[in-house]
Amino acid sequence: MGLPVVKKTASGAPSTDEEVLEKLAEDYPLPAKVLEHRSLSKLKGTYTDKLAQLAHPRTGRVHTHYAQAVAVTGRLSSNEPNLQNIPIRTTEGRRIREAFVAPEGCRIASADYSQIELRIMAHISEDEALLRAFRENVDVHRATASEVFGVGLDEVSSEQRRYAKVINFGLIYGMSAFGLARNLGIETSAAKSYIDRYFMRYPGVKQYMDETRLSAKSRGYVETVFGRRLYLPEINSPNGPRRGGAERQAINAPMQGTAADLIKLSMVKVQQVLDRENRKTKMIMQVHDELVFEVPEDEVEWLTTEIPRLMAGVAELKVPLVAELGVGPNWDQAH
DNA sequence: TTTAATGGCGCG
DNA sequence: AAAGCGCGCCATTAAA
Repeated sequence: MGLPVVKKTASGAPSTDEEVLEKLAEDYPLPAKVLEHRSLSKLKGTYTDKLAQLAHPRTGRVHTHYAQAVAVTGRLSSNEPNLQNIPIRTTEGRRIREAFVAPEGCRIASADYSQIELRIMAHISEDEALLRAFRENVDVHRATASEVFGVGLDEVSSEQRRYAKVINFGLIYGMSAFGLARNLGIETSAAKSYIDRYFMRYPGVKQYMDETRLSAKSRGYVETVFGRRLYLPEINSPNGPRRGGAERQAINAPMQGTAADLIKLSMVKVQQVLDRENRKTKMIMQVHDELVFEVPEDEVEWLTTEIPRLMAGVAELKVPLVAELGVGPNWDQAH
């Protein structure tokens, strides 16, 4: 007999996704081997083999294409090759990222916004506790854990911080108690009590969520801080799942979209300054909350202070914007 | 042979 | 019924 069916796909077939195989690996030897093969063949097929094929015959480089009108939230998307999904989360994957190297005499610099979507949530919701956390520049997941679990900032355990991080990201995506429970491997009732406690401590966030849904239902769209709209024709659908999907988009799009607006402003500003000062530094990639540069050695010092300042200064929100920059011989080490 | 759908998974 | 947002792209299978 075959292995147990843990869950089904949309079409009714037994699912073999990572979550399922992890579960089956507790009782059988094969699933772990399948997962190992999957992860390695993913790296080989999508990156190692593919990027080599796509290197330009004359420049020897990969040249992505950015689409400006694909993602509904206002993000760019990247294709042929997609340079916005280069691995970073695993040791093996990072070896792909190491292959993005600076030429002789140059370094790779990476500048990324810190917690940009949560900062935007603080700005839009004007929640007092969240505003305070960012104004005092504390570790926001630690601060959330402290509030939700009722312990001092110094007493937050690593597990409590991990839970808080999942809660914070989940909120940005409109996650339910069911989803939180599945993610943390806890009872739905426990997840619900965490969410209830979160909203007790961050009532402004709760109010933002409720008002955004209501406003989307009456106006038919949501918008970013800078006024980019996302129309949501299914926000009043009688079909529950469709309506639910639109409601989650309504929650998420203002934050993801405002972040997209901000980094676009940064790209324009940074290039203006590079041009005006006749810098040799090249802005070579954008990865949603990150800008990547190829920098001559003698411009590294200037760039290290100036780029984060420019990125932080593109807008005045109710919390500070923070950008951090790293430098290295390759993209992995620049992080 | 080409195109489309599916399941899965890489990133923010 | 579904349960977490936004993408691009791989291998496999089915349909045109």
